[in-house]
Amino acid sequence: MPAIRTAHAHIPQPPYAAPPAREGVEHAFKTTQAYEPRQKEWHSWCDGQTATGFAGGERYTVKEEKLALFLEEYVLKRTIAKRPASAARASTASNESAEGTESTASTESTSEAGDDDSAESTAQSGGLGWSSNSLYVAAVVDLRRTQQQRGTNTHYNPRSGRVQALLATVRQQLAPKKPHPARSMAEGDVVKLAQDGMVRGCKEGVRDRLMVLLSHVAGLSGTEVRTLEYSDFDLHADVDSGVRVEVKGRVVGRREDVECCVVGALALHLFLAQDRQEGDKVFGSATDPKTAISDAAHFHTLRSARVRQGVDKRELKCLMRASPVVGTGTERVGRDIEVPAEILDAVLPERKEALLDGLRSVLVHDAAVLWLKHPSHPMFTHGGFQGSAFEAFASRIPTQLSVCSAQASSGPQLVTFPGTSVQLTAEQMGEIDRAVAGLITQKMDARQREHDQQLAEVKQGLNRLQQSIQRDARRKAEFFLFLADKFNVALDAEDLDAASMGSITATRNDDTPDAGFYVDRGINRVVELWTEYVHGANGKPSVQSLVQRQGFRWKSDLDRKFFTRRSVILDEVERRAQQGEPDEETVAGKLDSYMVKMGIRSLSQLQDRIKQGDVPECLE
DNA sequence: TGTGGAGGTCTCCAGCAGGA
DNA sequence: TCCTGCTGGAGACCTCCACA
Repeated sequence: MPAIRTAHAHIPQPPYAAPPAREGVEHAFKTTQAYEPRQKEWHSWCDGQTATGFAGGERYTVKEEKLALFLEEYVLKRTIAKRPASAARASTASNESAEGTESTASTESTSEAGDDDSAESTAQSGGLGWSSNSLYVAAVVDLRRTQQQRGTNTHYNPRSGRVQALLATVRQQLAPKKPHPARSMAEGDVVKLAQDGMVRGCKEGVRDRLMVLLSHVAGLSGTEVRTLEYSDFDLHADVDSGVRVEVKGRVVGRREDVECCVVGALALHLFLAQDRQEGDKVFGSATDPKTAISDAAHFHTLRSARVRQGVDKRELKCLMRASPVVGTGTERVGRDIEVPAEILDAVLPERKEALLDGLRSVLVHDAAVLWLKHPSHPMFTHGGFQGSAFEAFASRIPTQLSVCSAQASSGPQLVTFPGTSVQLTAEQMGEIDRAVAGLITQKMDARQREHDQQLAEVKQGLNRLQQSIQRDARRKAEFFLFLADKFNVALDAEDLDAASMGSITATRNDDTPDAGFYVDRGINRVVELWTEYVHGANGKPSVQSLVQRQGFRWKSDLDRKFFTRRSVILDEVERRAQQGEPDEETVAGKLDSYMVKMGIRSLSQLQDRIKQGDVPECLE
């Protein structure tokens, strides 16, 4: 019969002694050879620590928080030791080979670009690769197994929580990715990415925005975009078509939506990069790590969203190789409003490189539109964008665009700024100013409302978090009472207190799943299902606490399957609670009422309806 | 109609082999 | 000796199908 013990009270601590590197766990020679030095490094590192938990008999004890600290403070910071010159040469050759493969491959994903960046920077700084980092974890986990066999470690497998999160981050940054098949992105994704470029509020964001748009409008791969040179671009500006850019034989025009206009994005990038010394390369060196198209996280977010919409994950692994989905048939000619010369001179006082010089008007026009939406973008700290003339010009843009749009739909497509071809009276100018003032007030009100709403959401979230923490502490104590009862072990008040503080541990092998059904088959109401999930039922611990504690190992195969099905309903309850409902219990009650109203006789039927999206968002 | 079995896919981990 | 990459196994999840 396994016994429940507390880490602080019931385990007899052996006299302190540095344990032998290997004991109890047999491995192949190569494995031992790999583990031993890392376990010695663990011991040395532990010796150098002075914090609580690194003294006496617990000095070398492997547990999650110590392993996370070891990774953060030692492994991830260490450099490659005594690397032979020949190995370094081989590594370099390997990297070059990988780059060659990438450049010849027909596909490129942005996530690859991001990973390449991290890997390269790590290599440059001499850090370890993913395999070596994970080997440290494997070695320390192996040490914990040895300690368990010696009876000096009762902690759960440290590969969880913080360590798992840390490893996932490192893996994402360092693990090499295989090339993926080509796939086109939907326009909605491109628009999101382009908008994201401005939201990031940096030069790189503006650059990435242009690269994304170029890739999709001109049908270029990531590599092709990266290696573009100024000579690849040609400007076309004529009375009928307005400013257009030709790149690699494809002509790209202006777009109504400034956020997705390649010509404007090009102007902005050239403006921000005008001081860069990169020769003829528009985006710098092709292998420059700074030329990542975008942060991988942004793409992963999009990818997850698309997967939820039913798109095949494998199809989405590559997002950057694209056919021209943006721009075709959606361009509007003659959209530009003439920019006053004084603003042009303030923004670009000198004659610049021919391409940028030809895009001066486009630059100021699009900057004015974007300034209204992203006023805090560092780009607008440039002196040329700070004068009253620019602000006045930007403020009139929305009204002028609507004038242009109305006239374009009924009359000639070319409309220019007032004072040239369109003569406005003082009264009309006054109307415009009033309209602008109203628009600005509206925008500020909207922002204030948005801010208030966000604040309310944050407060609500904090309240929920607080309640959740309190519930978790209660459930923990309930869980240990349950275990104590199950294994007939007496727990004193100190144990219970320790349980609620998370310091109690059991000596049962945590890899052993508990036998029997935990999930009650007889439940036929959402409220009961939710109660069983968060509070437990029939004297059993809450399902949620077991899942959080042990993942899915606690369940039998049948329980796992059953719970997976029921989790459709539980997920729905949580989702609805996060979207404005007071709490999960209320949602569960509403779902029960809905079942009665619709004549749904079982939870299985309800989960099918949820999966099919048949349950209305608003329930009474 | 509800449930369990079977099989497929994906991800992560542990262990090992091999290059320099 | 140091490090990296590969491979098999296990866990988790999903879908389809058969059966009570």
